[in-house]
Formats: sequence, structure tokens, C-alpha cells
Amino acid sequence: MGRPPCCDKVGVKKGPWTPEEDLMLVSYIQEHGPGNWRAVPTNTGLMRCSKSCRLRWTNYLRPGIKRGNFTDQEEKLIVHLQALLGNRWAAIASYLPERTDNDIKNYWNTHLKKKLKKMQDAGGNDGGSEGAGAGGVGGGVTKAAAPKGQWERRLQTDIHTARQALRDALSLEPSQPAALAAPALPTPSPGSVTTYASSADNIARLLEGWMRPGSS
DNA sequence: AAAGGGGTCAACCGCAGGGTC
DNA sequence: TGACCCTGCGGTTGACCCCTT
Repeated sequence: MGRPPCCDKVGVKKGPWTPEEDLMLVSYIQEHGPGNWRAVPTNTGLMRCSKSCRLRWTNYLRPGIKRGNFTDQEEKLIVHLQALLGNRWAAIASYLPERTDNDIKNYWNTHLKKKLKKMQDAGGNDGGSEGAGAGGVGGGVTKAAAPKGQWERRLQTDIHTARQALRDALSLEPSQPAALAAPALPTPSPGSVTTYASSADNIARLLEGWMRPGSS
């Protein structure tokens, strides 16, 4: 047969992460830095598959993550970028360094989709929404139709257009820091342990909940 | 006060691409 | 050059929480 499963299903824990597991993962990554996910379960003793560990880190434990409450600014940005890039959540997330792709995806599916639909139903073809669902740039339509080279060039153009649109959008409400001007990921340089220390508040929160089991 | 329904969020699954041997 | 392995991405699902009836 083809490839083996990413992890043997026997003995691999699934479902919500416990504070203890979070702690094990965080302390391991603080020491070694992210990457080599394959080795993480073995080295930490976590009964999780590597994928699960990576996901937990990138979506929840990673330093600098902002949770909940998307601002108007962020919302606009997402709508714009979604219209231009389609469902490329990772690409969109790179413009919102504090948000994860999963977060953005969820927010889009639960809030923005409805919001836009409502606006369209109301007859208000709000800027940015048009062309998104209609299949203009969005989705993999163009990808499927064009050879890879063309597709990539197209993507480059899309990104360029996105930036321009972004500037447009932001010029309406000039309050966001320069971080948005370029897709600067806050990805900590591998090996720089000090960067991971900046996750202190994340970890502190983690520990707080962990140290006080009586609180439940 | 209880039950039901809807909404939200975290996590899993499968696929594709890139890198290494 | 080809095969295999690892990582990343997007879609989907399930559990939990809050609001309404």
C-alpha cells in the first residue's frame, strides 16, 4: 500500500489538550525551538502525534497570538484579502501576524460570511466582497486552469494587488501599526531561545490555571 | 427552571508540495 | 532520477457554551 499513517493510531491521544500536555510542549519548545515535530512526541513523552503538537503550538501556544475580538480594521483586512486571495488562510494570516490561519478561517466562516451575505442581501455591494464568492480571483479556480508558472505569477500579482487594496482600506482608518504594510511574520528565529521567553504571558496563564486545580 | 437550538472554537483528517537520501 | 518522509494547508467535524422559548 501507499504511505503509512502519520502516526500509529494505537496509543495516540486525541481530543482537547490538558494544561499538563501544554506545559510539556511549551517547555520542550522553549528549550529546543519549534521544528522537527516528528521528534517532539518521542522527546517529550507526549502521547500525541507530531501533527497535533505542531497544530497546538501554532494555533494556541505560540507567542504573540491575540485571541478573540477581531477589530474593525482586522475584519476589513480579512474581507479584502479573502476577496483577492481566496481561501488562502495561511497567506491571509501572514498579513495579520497576531492571528492564526485557523482563527481567521473560523472567523470568516462564522462571522464574516454571514455578515457579507447580509450586506449583499440588503443590496449593499460592499467593497471587497464582490468577486470573492463569485469566483473572480478567489479559490483554486485559476490554479486549476493555469500551469504552475502562470499560477505563481498570478499569485504574485494578487499579493501585489492585495497590498495596494490594503493600503486603500487602511487609509480609511489610519490606526494600525506598520506591521501590516508588509507580510512580516513574527516567526521567531529558530534557536533563539530568548524569543520564546516572550511567550511568558501565554505560559504564565497556562501555569496559573494549572497550579490552581481547585478553581474548577 | 428546564429544554432546545444556534453559534463558536479547538482539533482532526486527508492531500499536496518540498526536501532529503 | 526516483522513492520516501516530513511539514504545512484547507476543509470538516465534534464538543462546549450561551441565548431564546
